Amino acid sequence: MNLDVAPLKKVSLSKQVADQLQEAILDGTLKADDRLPTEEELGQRFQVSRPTIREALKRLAAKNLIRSRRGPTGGTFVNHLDANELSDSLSTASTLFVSMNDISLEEVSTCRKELETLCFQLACDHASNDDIKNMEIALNTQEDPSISPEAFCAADVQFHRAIADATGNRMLSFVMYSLIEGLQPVANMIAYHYRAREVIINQHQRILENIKERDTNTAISVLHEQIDYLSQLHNEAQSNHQQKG
Amino acid sequence: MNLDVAPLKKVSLSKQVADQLQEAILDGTLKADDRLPTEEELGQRFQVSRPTIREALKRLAAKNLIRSRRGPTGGTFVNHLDANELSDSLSTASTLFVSMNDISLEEVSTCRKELETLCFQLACDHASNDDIKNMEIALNTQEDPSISPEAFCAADVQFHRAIADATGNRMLSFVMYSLIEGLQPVANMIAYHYRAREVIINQHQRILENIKERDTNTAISVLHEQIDYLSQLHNEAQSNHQQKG
DNA sequence: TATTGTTAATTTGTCTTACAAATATAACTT
DNA sequence: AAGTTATATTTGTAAGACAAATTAACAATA
Repeated sequence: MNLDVAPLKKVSLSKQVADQLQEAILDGTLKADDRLPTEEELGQRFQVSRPTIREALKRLAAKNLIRSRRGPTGGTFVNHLDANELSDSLSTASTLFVSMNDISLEEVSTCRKELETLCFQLACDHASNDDIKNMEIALNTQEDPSISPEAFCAADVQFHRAIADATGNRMLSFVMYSLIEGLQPVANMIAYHYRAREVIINQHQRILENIKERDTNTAISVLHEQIDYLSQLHNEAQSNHQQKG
Repeated sequence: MNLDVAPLKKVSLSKQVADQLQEAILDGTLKADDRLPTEEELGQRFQVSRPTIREALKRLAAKNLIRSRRGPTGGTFVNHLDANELSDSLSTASTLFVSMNDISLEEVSTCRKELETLCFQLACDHASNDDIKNMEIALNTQEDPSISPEAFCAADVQFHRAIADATGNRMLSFVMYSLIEGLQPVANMIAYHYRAREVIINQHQRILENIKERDTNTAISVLHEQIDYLSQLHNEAQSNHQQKG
């Protein structure tokens, strides 16, 4: 007799409640902006205590699936789950992946060259006027000399996202977001170097110009120039760090 | 006077605690398998009650950053955060993105053709013997006639992941995971069709053979054949659904 | 009539207290 | 040596109480 056994595992009540509510969101039973029953009612329906419901709701909140507000018109609501809402999950996952698995910048750069090359090709073909405007907005923000380092990073991410969006394929945009988010530590490094900022801004200006003119090959070669520049910058920073260390 | 104001926002104590603990994980203060102080101690350190700590910990658990166990050697531990651990976050995000934004199979298929074509090129160049073995294991699982639909889906995902891993670039693998996870609903559809299973298995066998022989172009054309087959299958299922509906 | 101020009701957020469940280890028994 | 039991510890769940935030309704005032 061949008896396959799996390890027994008791799942906590709060996780079971969270999983069921998540399934209701996934299968469309609960829609964006729907209001969930009060914590008291949920406790009665699931036959568990209110703190258990609260713990379940915190699980969902951590995944950005829901939000809560106090007051007579308050309650717990299902979030809109477009790419912006989901980007926090992506950001966390990507950042953790890169930092806790010692992913080198070279590995990220190689991946980036492959995927962003593809994005640039599609963006040159498909970019609408709105897409171009979004790139311009991000670039204008980056060009502001009084911008804080944090805002410079955010604008950098926004510029690359705008290009991903210009591919016209939402799934591809979404997948690219996790790559772009994984670059945050690098963007952080740039933001504090004013000379590096100038170089990046200049490259983004040229990229935008080439996308407007639908000149794919030149846009891609500027991209590669930027990726190599970042690698070099990072290597120099590492050397300086070792000399000081 | 030009007065820029941002909406005031009070962040709940449980979120503040969770954010601080997450930052400690991200900045390396807390490492994989580290044991956090007990809930009682955390409450004393953060000067909040134990239920507030528990709510914060549920936020982290939902992101797979920690796990808990009862008993004298139990406690709360930081998870290893390799791609497998992070794939749950990715899976949720991708599935939600696809289902709640009405992403069509065509959009997913177009994206998949572009990205998996790239993966196949790199995998044919870089696949090691271990990589090939992982593909074989996944395919062997899929070929088992007694396999449950759920396990067939899991093996399907595993096969595609093995190919992504064979590219030799961990960042690319990671990014591909979110695409592969977004295909889950489609894989679910296949798993209940025994004839479709045979077709998929045959295609995977041919793909594996071509990767072993480093024949990139043929592997890619089989991939495209599979993607088109899935689209056709999905369209037929939609037509049947409309006639019944 | 329009604006400002006050009050009441509602829901989530936090806290205190108590006990249960799971778990590993030490001690005891066979 | 193997099996059983008791113990201590930590997380999991529950009950009860009160605070904070918020909106709607109502009152007062210009």
